[in-house]
Amino acid sequence: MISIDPSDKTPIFEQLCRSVCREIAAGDLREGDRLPSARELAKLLQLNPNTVAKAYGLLERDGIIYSVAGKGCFVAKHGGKASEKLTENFRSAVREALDAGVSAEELIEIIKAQSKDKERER
Amino acid sequence: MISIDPSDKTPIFEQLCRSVCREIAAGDLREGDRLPSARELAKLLQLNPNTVAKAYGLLERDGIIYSVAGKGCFVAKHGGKASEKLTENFRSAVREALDAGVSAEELIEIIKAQSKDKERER
Amino acid sequence: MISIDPSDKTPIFEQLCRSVCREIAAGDLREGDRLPSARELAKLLQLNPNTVAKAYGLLERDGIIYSVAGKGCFVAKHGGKASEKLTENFRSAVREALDAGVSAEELIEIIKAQSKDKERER
Amino acid sequence: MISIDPSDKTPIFEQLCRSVCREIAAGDLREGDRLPSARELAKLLQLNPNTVAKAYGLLERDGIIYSVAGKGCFVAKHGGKASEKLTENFRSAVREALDAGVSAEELIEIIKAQSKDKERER
DNA sequence: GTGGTCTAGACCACC
DNA sequence: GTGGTCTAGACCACA
Repeated sequence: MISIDPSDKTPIFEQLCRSVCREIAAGDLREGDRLPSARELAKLLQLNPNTVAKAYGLLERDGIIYSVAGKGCFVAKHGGKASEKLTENFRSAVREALDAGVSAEELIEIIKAQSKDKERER
Repeated sequence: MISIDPSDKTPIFEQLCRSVCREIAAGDLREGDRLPSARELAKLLQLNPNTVAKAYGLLERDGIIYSVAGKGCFVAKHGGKASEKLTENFRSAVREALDAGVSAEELIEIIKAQSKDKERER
Repeated sequence: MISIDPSDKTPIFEQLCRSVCREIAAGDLREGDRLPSARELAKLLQLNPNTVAKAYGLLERDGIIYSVAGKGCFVAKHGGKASEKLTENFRSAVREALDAGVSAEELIEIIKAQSKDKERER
Repeated sequence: MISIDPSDKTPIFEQLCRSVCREIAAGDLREGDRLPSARELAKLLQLNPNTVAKAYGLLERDGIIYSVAGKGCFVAKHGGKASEKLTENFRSAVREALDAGVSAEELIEIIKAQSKDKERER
């Protein structure tokens, strides 16, 4: 299910992009599958159709979905573009940290620590 | 040198904070060293003095620098806080990626790849 | 074969027109040949029969095909019109580029480059 | 001057993109130059600021300009990206024509003819 | 019905 | 003041 968290400060349209990418990366949405229409999803999530349209437009320009006027939006053949997009922010954070002189080992330690924290939460 | 990238989307005051932290973490600025005055730095980087003042204010609040009225701003003890602040962003990126369902292994792979890329550049 | 690319932004009825013109220009369809019926083609390409009918209507209006009530649509004489229609788009793109201030020489360069690329693909 | 033609059927935001690209390609706008603010340009051209913002946003994602919140939009260092964008439609029209079996020579003839027509108009 | 475009007017952070 | 985001409601071509 595509969803958003209103308390999250990241823009809604970006939350939508990520949510769709997650569905694709997880295999819940596959090549050729039709996404809910912008209006439909907007009503479902209590959003303005324009906001959904913006998200869909961005996903299209990234080659993750394609839109057909009058028919709907469909997931494109994606060579892992969806999961790439999910790790986009992470990649730039890594670059930044490395540039700042933090060693790769330290970064990996941080990941392991947070990963354990997350397991505990379950 | 404290510097700014105008095309970077992160707010300028935050770029300033990070830049100062980087200098401290790298040892170019040491405990007790005096930072350039807000007005000085503003003129140098073509910025609004308020922006620099805001950055200095945040750094002081975080205990990374301290200000002496009429004399200027100086690097505080506890240099560790500076490098902590640098990895802050990285931590949140990790959390975000894990929440998005990316595995810790994948993230570690990305770090290793980027780390190698960086070595090659040398 | 008459075919359609759903991810292509040009309207489907126009894709149909061009596809038919291409068949004629290539000699795969000749004067007097019968086209598949609108219903037939619609089922084959998973389209709305109205869409196919619209395309056939336009082709008839342009004198490229003619319809005989109760019998079907047939390729008209004057095959030259088909290839004219194919270069129509190109002509308007040229006009657009020239209006935008691009020189004829630059455009010719682009053609030569793409033409070479295409040879290489073989 | 950035301008639009209301009688032109191509979307306004795209006309804006092209107009800016033309200014850059012609050298009237250079690296680092500031574009008119979205609101300013909107008032000037009798448009909605959102429409201008959309155009600016697209130019930014194409790396032709970059925006700084609170300051404005500036033309980026462009490796000819602006003129590439101007010929984008032309390139795809060429590909299409070549795929349809039209020879490069024929296309060049068409350009020469249209180029002459345009000269006559002067 | 769909997506695409446009307008109008609002709020926000940043400078 | 700037750009960025969001909402509301309108019109269009296409299917």
